[in-house]
Amino acid sequence: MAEAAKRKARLSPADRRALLEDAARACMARGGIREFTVDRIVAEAGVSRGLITHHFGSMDGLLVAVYARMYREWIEVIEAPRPGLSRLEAIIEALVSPELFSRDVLNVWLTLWGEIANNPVLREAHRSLYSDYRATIELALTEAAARHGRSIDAPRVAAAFICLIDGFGVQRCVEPSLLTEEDARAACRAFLGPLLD
Amino acid sequence: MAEAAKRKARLSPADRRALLEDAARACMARGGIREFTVDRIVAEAGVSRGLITHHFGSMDGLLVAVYARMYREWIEVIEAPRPGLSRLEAIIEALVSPELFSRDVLNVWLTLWGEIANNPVLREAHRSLYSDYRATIELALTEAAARHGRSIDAPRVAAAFICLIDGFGVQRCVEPSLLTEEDARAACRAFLGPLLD
DNA sequence: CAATCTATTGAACTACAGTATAGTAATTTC
DNA sequence: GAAATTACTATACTGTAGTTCAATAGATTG
Repeated sequence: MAEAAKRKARLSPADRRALLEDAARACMARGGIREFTVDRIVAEAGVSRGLITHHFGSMDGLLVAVYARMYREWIEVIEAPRPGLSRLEAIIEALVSPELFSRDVLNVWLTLWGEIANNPVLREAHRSLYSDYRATIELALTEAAARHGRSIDAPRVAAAFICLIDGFGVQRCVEPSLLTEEDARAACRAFLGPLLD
Repeated sequence: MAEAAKRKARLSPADRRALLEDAARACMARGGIREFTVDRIVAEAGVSRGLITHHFGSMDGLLVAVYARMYREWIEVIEAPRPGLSRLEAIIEALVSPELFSRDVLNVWLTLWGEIANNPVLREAHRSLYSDYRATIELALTEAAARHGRSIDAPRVAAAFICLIDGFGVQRCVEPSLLTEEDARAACRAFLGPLLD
């Protein structure tokens, strides 16, 4: 019935924001920044055009919210302990898990990187979050190095390792067939070599 | 004088195309895909709006031309022999040289990757060019492995190495301060370890 | 229960996107 | 040197972008 679409749901702001963030992310996963538009997102979410401005102030506000949510979920999976694995090994397994190593997730990241690089508002939001990510990787590296009695330049190794991870994202979006999850795991292990068991 | 701007230059199609490709690339370097618009590009090039359609048929046509030109110049630097260095070592040096390891160049790549991932027209153009790039890397790896008496799975190593390189691009655009050209060189050498002198 | 608050709608608005095309002028062709 | 060609300009056109805002209707308050 058509009148069903007319009913107003009136969610709590937190729920509505989450719903809009998910819709926006779905659009981005589907078609990159060109699908990140008011019309596409409200259609995906099944709400009216006015809601985005009401809850996020602007499209940049929504973009920042999507970034923050992606970041939070990424960190959550990365930091989840895995029985029998060291912190560093757990990170590698998280990276190649279906939760993170999917075309949808990585295409959102690729899109966000493009925006961070060129949109001052997102860039600003990025700075505050990104250092936590690096810190997590550095910690895992430092810990692994200590356990294997090696000394490393953790910040530099972390930066390079993050490059490798980001590169997986690019590759999966641009030419998915060339890099399986098994390839990615092998590349991580080759890169970190002596720090792993 | 204002009338100078009114004079019509009438270049050869090849020259005009090159000029428009450069202008488009400059816009992209400055602001990503959001600056890749008719108005910005013709302003940058100092020509009228109609010229893009006239020479490239559409914005997608220009996008493909920019990609092809970026690709050609990239390959040219990558493949240039460097006295005293093996093919593989020369590639590493090319990658960290100012010609390729600059924010402008890498931001154009980041933008193009985002488009390849989501724009079917560019994706199609990408497929035909990209395999040459991989082949170049694979050849250098195979050669280096042979010289050091090692056997490697060249396609897989090449794919992972390309990920690392792409990741440099992301990192340089998103958080430039964290990865110097020296860091990138060190990361490449660490990754390829036994294949280098 | 009345009053207030605010989540939501839907339309209006301005700006700018890419494309099409008619007209102009420089070059080439014969 | 006249005719044909085409690089180029300038403008018009249609679609869609993000934002603003008045009106509406659930929820909450007192």
